Amino acid sequence: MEHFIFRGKQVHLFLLCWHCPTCLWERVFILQKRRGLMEELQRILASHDEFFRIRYRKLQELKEMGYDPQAAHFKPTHSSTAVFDEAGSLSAEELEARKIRVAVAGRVIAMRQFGKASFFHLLDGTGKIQGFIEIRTAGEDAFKAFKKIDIGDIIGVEGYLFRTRTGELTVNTEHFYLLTKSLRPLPEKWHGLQDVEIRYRQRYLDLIANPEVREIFRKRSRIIAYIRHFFQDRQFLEVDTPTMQVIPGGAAAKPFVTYHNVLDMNLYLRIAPELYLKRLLVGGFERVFEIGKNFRNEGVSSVHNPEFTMMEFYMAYSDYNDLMNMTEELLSSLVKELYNSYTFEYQGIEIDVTPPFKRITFLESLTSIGGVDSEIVNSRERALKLAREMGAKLRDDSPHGKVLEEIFERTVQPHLQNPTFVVDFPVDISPLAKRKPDNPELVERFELYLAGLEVANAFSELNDPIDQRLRFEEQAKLRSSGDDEAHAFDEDFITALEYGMPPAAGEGIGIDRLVMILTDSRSIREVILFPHLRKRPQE
RNA sequence: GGGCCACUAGCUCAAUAUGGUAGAGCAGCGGACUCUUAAUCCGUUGGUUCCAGGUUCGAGUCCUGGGUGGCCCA
Repeated sequence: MEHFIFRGKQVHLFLLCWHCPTCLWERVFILQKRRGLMEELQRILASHDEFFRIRYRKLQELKEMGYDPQAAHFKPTHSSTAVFDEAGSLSAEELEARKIRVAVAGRVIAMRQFGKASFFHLLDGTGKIQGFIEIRTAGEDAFKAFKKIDIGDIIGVEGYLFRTRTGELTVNTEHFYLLTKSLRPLPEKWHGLQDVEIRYRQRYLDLIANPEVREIFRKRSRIIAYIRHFFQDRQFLEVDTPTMQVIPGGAAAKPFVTYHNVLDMNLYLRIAPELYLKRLLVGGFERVFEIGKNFRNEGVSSVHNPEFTMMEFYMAYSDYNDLMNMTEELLSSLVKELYNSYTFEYQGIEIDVTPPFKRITFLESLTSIGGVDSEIVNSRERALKLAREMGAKLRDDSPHGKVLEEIFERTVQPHLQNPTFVVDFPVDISPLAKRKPDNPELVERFELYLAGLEVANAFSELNDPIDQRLRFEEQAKLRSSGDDEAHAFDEDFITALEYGMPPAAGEGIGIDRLVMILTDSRSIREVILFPHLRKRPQE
């Protein structure tokens, strides 16, 4: 129940709360008349949220007092940490003598008001700093206007630095500027935001309320930067290959499908960049790497997100042993960079990445770590029976290696806390890897496990086009019998190999899982800014 | 896919092992207050108890179905 009256250039708006006719909202509301006003009013009225309306009214009142965020031009001279860098060591007396003037901007995240003075904290991209405003310094008008500032507003403050009686470096406000009005209340101040669903769906609130979350994503950025520099320093070329592919290859996984209108064809979001990176080896780029998104049409869990960030690199004239050494160097130096130590804790378990890492063959790990009888390992039928008893969903024609892989995941993997290279995998689950010269049933491949998670997968690359065709044919058989994770047949890739690919080794590193481990995060969703969730039920 | 748990004010949580008027703190609003930092003090607003059914004189609570999220298993 509401109406408004135009009076000159102003609109007087009368509002009554929908629920209680006597509520406080029965008052005059004054706005500048301008184009689009009616729409704006209707929008505001449609939202009868009390916080929103009160804050919107304060915004109008601030505009009338000359604090228009749309007109504000404010350039901070200092970030909050820059203020501490410059003046953090100065005493109260020194600050008083030097009258250091600063301009800082940030979101008001706490406010303690008195009759004629207020303390507040501003949060900016680097941290927070306390501000102070009093009538004596800022003047009566400014102080009156400041009373209409809410927690959540973004303001700019000009003033000089001083120390409070408790010793906190603080900006004494001479002028302030309203830069953005927050029309919704921020999460509560000292419990922070706990609701996991809101934390993920409205990550910006999480980032405002929970400083440790900011730290995770800063660390993620540092990790990626470190990896990038590591490879650039070693003469690797950073490249971008297609994320939309005609034949999704390079891994065993179900792809997402999309459709290109003009070309009238289905395209798949890539499950791996591998086959394109190897084409670059054929083309003569001998060291390449790519950091980017892969997409796999699988379930979500604490260690799976449908889109995830992968780092893949390929190095000509090297094999999987070279890559193990390189991976050791990368991981141990990265941990050293982050923790200033080769050890760190993940979920209460101490992990030691001092090189060299433990190495164990895939088959040996099943017996010595997994405790599986070697006769079972060697018999596909007996292994299949065991795997199914452990709950694996396997087809009757599942290859021996696939069966053993399922057993491995359940019996061996959880024990691999300290970094461990599991080496020499069965050929039937490695269609792109080079066979071992002394045992053609195995390939030169390793996976690196850390904190019980697979973080890297690498092999000496198969560069024999004849063998590659046979492998693809094997996969095609599986595919035609219903295994939709079997590798697709890629004739064009074989053509590339037929021109000759130098001997090379390649590796993929799961960035999200690595970040998860290095930030002591329990779930992969903690290290992905906007993890995929089910769509919200209709509102 | 299966099991368990959660969902109550903007936020964080209460609400008799056993159905009986839905509360607190913070935030908000009004007032006092010039060194606070969870400021304090006085007053006060705010609810589709996730949704839909059912049982009952009466449901936040019990039952059935559904939704979203979390954990575990697969």
